[in-house]
Amino acid sequence: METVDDAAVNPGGPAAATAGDGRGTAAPAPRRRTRATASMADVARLAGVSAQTVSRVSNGYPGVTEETRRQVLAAMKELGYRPNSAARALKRGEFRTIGVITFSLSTTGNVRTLEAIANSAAREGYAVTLLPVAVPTQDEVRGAFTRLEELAVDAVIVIMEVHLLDAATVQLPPHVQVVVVDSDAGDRYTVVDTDQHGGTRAAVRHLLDLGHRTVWHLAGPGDSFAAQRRTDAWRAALTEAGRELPPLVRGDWSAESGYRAGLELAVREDCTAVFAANDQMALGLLRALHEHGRRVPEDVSVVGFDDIPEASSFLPPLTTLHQDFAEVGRLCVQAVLRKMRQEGPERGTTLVPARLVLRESTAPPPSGR
Amino acid sequence: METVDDAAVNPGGPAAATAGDGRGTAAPAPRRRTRATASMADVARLAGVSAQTVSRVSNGYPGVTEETRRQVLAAMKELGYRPNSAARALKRGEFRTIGVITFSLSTTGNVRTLEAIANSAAREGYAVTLLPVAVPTQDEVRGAFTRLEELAVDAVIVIMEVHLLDAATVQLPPHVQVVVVDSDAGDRYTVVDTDQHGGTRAAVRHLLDLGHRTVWHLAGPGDSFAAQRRTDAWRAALTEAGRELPPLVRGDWSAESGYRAGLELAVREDCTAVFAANDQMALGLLRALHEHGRRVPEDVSVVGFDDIPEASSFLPPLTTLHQDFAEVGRLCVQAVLRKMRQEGPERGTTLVPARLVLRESTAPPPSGR
DNA sequence: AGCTGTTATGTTTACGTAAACATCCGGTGG
DNA sequence: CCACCGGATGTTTACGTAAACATAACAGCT
Repeated sequence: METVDDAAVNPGGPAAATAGDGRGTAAPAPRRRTRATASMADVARLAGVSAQTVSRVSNGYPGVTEETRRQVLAAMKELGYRPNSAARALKRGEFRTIGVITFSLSTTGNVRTLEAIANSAAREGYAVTLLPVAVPTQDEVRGAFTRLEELAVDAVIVIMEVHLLDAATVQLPPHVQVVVVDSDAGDRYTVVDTDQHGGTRAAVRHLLDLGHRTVWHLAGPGDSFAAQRRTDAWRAALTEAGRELPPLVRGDWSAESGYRAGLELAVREDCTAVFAANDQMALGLLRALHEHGRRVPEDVSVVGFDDIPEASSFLPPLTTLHQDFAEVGRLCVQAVLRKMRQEGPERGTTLVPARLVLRESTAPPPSGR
Repeated sequence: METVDDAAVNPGGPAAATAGDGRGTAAPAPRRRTRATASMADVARLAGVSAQTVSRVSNGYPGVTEETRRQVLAAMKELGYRPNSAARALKRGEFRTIGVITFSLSTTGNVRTLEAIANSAAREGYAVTLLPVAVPTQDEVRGAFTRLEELAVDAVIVIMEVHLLDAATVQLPPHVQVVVVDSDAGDRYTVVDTDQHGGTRAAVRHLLDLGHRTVWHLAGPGDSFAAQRRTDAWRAALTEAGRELPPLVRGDWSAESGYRAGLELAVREDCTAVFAANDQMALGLLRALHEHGRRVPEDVSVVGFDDIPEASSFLPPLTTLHQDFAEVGRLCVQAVLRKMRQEGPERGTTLVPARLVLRESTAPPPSGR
């Protein structure tokens, strides 16, 4: 068992580690440790070739005999050589790293998108660096010159409305490509997002088709563009269908806020259908309705947005709009890579459709109301 | 509006670029385009000092006149200078970056921990790179030498049981410090974790104190050490109290699995108290119990683990163990930095207590049973 | 044989930074 | 008045890599 672990942590073999470790202090000659890593020069020396040839092998370039390649690979293995990515980045002028900026990881959507981005990026040979934004006490010293924007990234994906980004006093380095999620800034940036509009329309249509006279809306916070877009689309869909526009009820994405909003809605007898801007708020709404004895879906129908994994376990299982975060993340990476290679357009919006998942939280209104 | 955005994207302002441009092209030598970013040499030239002095200012080193410093800072600003982190990393031999390895971001705990790590790291001047593990199709070419382990990180925090890490064939570079979450490998690694044992004991005690004869356990997947530890602690607490040990019911962390397990438990009349290994499974359990007409907490008491934000909006609001993920993340970063500075011990486990949050899902058993 | 083109390999150089060392300066104490 | 000190600044060098250029070896052709 421990052999496996040793191997994972120190592929170079246990011998080296032990020697340098505790016993090292006992040794008389304190030559300042074995060099941490072997360089190309070391490999070249051992293999009897030039450093450049090692470089070629390392990068899989052509023009190396199979024979030579084998020798170099053997030398690499023996020395436990691994390329120094700092030197590589310096030479190539790129880091092979994408930065992801987001305010918090507290919303499902952000997290799922981030995960998809990380996976897609890895597949393309890129790493992902997380850039937490607006740490309040950044006046830590570290020299009077603390701009944390010496980011080791080639491109940035922003998972937040760009206006928030501006407000967060984040200074993006020039010449860094940007792709944005959750924004309408398609005229200024490259934007990838879920089709909030289409999804919302599907939700509203579904409820109206069931016979509901109109649909109430439990909106997300005003500073989220996704929330704003869903609200707009809800309004448009109702208006288009010639239905009455109920007053807007607003939450902050949290289940708790959904509960508070739900307390208001629960007492309105004329409220038979609610479209919640996300599943968490729908959860809180369900609780409020339940506490007030309004049954879902018999008395009130509820539709959410996101299709979080838990949605199918709500009481009752929630009808909601499934967002394909994986696809959004994938497209973000593709777009940003394309921009880096100057292949793609500078701006424009790509939308990923949302899919309505029917579960048990919707039904026709009571007595055909 | 666009001024704001311009500023964010190109903090140097347009003037600098124009100036550097015009003069450059006016010179007879047609050097290929203006360099994307200004280097120390450029700043030094403009400020009329040596590059070394720029370096000193940039790093906040002493030995620079206030006068000179001002000049250098002005030149930096004019050129929109920002340090090249690749060069810096190469020179210093460190990246100021911590890698975080985790299987997926689908569990609340991992995500919250990651977020805390990112914030703590940022506060210490470190960036966080996400390392997705075991991308199946990594046989993409990129040379025969595709080891993705040329990681640009100084240290690694592993959010998974180390055995899984081994299985994932991740080869950590030597000389990279490691801190592990969710493991019992304190004898081989530095481990930081929530006090699963103490938390579980508190949950079981709470239920027994309410008068329940014994406590059932809805366990997490066997390959999670956190799950395993909670199960062990549950067993220990019951044994210690001299109570009967009900059969174990197992889920996979998901609400859906909690629901399935709940279907079994719901039909057992003798089951009056359940300790679920996480809140999501508790949610599914609540649904199953509800569907079978077993009221919570009147007929069955339920305790969860994690205290996800939604827990207070469950039906009924869930009594659960609050995990201080922020603290876990903070301690991880501290530990890993200490190890890098060779200040801390090589191994050992640090536990962060969990706190029982009482809500409405627990009550004495029906008819004092 | 002599030339040309191709392939394999080596040499030089530069990427931007910061440690180590060198220099310059004004001031202080003998 | 000079030797010396210490603070401010400049110069040299190396970090590890890979592009650009240089060379060598050899095959194919006239």
